[in-house]
Amino acid sequence: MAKTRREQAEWRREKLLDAALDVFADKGVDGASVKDLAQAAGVTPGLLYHYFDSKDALVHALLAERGFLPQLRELLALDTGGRAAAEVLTELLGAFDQLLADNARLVALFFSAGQARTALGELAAEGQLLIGDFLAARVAAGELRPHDTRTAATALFATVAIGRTTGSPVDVAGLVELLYPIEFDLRKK
Amino acid sequence: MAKTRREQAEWRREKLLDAALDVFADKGVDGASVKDLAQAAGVTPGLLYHYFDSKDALVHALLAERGFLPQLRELLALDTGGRAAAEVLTELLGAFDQLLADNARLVALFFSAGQARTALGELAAEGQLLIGDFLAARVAAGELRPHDTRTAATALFATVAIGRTTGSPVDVAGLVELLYPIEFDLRKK
Amino acid sequence: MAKTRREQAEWRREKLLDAALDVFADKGVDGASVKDLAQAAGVTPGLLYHYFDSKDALVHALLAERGFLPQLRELLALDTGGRAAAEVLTELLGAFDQLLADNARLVALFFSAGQARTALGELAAEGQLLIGDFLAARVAAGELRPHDTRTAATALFATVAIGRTTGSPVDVAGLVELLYPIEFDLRKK
Amino acid sequence: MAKTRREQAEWRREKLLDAALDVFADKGVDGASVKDLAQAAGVTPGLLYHYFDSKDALVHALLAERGFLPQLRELLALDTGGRAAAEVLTELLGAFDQLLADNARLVALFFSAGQARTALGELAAEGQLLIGDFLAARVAAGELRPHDTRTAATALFATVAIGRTTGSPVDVAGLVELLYPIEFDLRKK
DNA sequence: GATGAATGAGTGTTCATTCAT
DNA sequence: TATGAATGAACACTCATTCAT
Repeated sequence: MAKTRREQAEWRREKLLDAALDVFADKGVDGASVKDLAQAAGVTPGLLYHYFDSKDALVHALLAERGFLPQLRELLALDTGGRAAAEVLTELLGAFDQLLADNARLVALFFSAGQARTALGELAAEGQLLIGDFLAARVAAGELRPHDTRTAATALFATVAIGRTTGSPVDVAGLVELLYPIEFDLRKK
Repeated sequence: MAKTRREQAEWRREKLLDAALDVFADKGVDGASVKDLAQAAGVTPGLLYHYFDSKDALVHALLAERGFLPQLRELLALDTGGRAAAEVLTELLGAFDQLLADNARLVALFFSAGQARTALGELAAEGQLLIGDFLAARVAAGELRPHDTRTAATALFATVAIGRTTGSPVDVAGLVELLYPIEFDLRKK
Repeated sequence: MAKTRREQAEWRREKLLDAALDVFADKGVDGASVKDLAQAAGVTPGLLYHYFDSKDALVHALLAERGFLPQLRELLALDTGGRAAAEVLTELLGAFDQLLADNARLVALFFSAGQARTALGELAAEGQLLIGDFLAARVAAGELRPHDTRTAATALFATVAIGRTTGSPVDVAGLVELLYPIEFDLRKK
Repeated sequence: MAKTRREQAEWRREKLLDAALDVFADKGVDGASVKDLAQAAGVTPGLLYHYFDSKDALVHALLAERGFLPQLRELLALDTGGRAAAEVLTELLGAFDQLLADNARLVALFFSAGQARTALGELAAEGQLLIGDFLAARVAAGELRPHDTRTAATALFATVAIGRTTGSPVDVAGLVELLYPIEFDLRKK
């Protein structure tokens, strides 16, 4: 079970990130001291600086390496060819909702750190854009009735996000049915 | 223009609150030092403690005295008797949107302060509940088609809130039309 | 019941001293803020400076005007001509003990304030000297057996003082009997 | 002369305690700022908090690690079997007196810190009790004349303590002779 | 006399960061 | 790699004192 130096170092780094995520979610980024972070990882404060240049760098690493934004982008970029819009939307929003649920602590961090908040904002914009494009394509294809697809995208995205972050998650299928009652009904049959 | 001592004191207090709102919105609650706050108000740090028991108490005072929650409650509690649902909804969400726009700095504070965040969460829950009740009543009255009013309320509330806080406000009328296309069309005629 | 200005001022001053004695005894001189003192006297901090030049001056005034040192000096200076040494001693120490009991808060102040502690030390020296002189005179007169009157004075003074300040007062008559068993017995007959 | 890191740390801690004892004795606990303490130890204020949780904790450490109370307890608990009461008393009080002399700065601290004062009070009670027991045993054994041993214990203890703390130490042998002239004389022969 | 707004220097304490070991 | 001693600058907060009203 001997670990190579490199493995050991990688393991330490991961442990520091894990611990930091916990502590940040609990106390907020400003509220957590480097000492807190080191203690939670079972390490001395000095060592933290071997792995990260600064506390700030740790936050960035957390966002970059533990962030679910890449996954979300992947999700939104999926080829949906041939499948019903209602089905795709339900699946997509469900996956988004699940992603938020799985990364609750990271989302908490997003709210406490200024820089992270910015990142979240960008993601939201991107997500709404992609969903909007998807909807517009389906309208163009005649599958969905003509409507303000941009607003619809915002509504879908926002509702799932707010539902999850306020602790009372929304029923995704119900949400899609709400906006697209006819399309949804077809699918049920 | 002579001010009495009392007036001068009241003015100082207001100035401190104003300055604090600016600084908090800019740097966040944790990021703003008492020195920052005092400087922004053109005052020594010590004086801040003549008017407020602590930095925390200042945040509370800001929420209590500058908060728009009472206005929002008032808004939601309005009697809507006799008017069309689509009209009421559009007006209500528009007012909510405007409230968020007018209190942008305070909303920023809501995101940076733990305690404020809690207050915001409670408000969101309350708002969604009230809108949901309104919708349910209109469904019962036969004005709106039967649908999941709770989810609809969340969608309406969330969409406006996210739209405003991410800096790309939503078209409220469009949003209502999106959820209630038939009812909205009737109104346009 | 109208008070003249002068009476009113005098009354305020006394009230300030009284309140200060209470607060100092409770929190110590360093631990009591001017605000505390003013509040306890039902007055604003600013007014305190009309009556006393500084917080320090208040402490000095307390020592000078409420101090029991003059009374103690008076006590020790009493003419004891003709009365039995044991009787005089018992009475004297009893009065000293009573003085300490009556001025418990002031004694507490003596322990908390550096300057006051010095004053107490001087008093102790003075008291022991006077008692020593008294004892020496009685030895010279043949009433008391030859002994180290200085040490005896210290013992008498110290025992009463410690007994009172530690909260377990000593039996003064018993103390005199302890040091002067023969003389005391004579007196009892 | 190379010191290991650990030794250096231990040395620093001791130096901080030493310096604190000096400064506290000089200015009192309240009168000494953390900055004063750090400067006296040739250190930055922050470092003090590496070794002690708070200023208060430093006072406690001083009492616990530099306190002479354990030594005093040891002294009083000594087996005195077979030796003359006057001899034991003289030795005991002499040792007590010496202890106070050796720990003058700590005794000064006892007078300035509320918590320390309490500890001192308890010690005094304990000391008087033990001396009282010793005297009572000797009375029972017929070595000392029947007398109020409790008062005698207080007198002995108080006289040495006051003598030393007021800066005019008492002659311990003279004190014992004063209370027990006959027993003392026997011993001299 | 009396107020309390205002100050400036100070308090104890925290903390991100560095670096000799 | 890993430690933890050490720093310096900041922090929230207190307080004796002054003075215009």
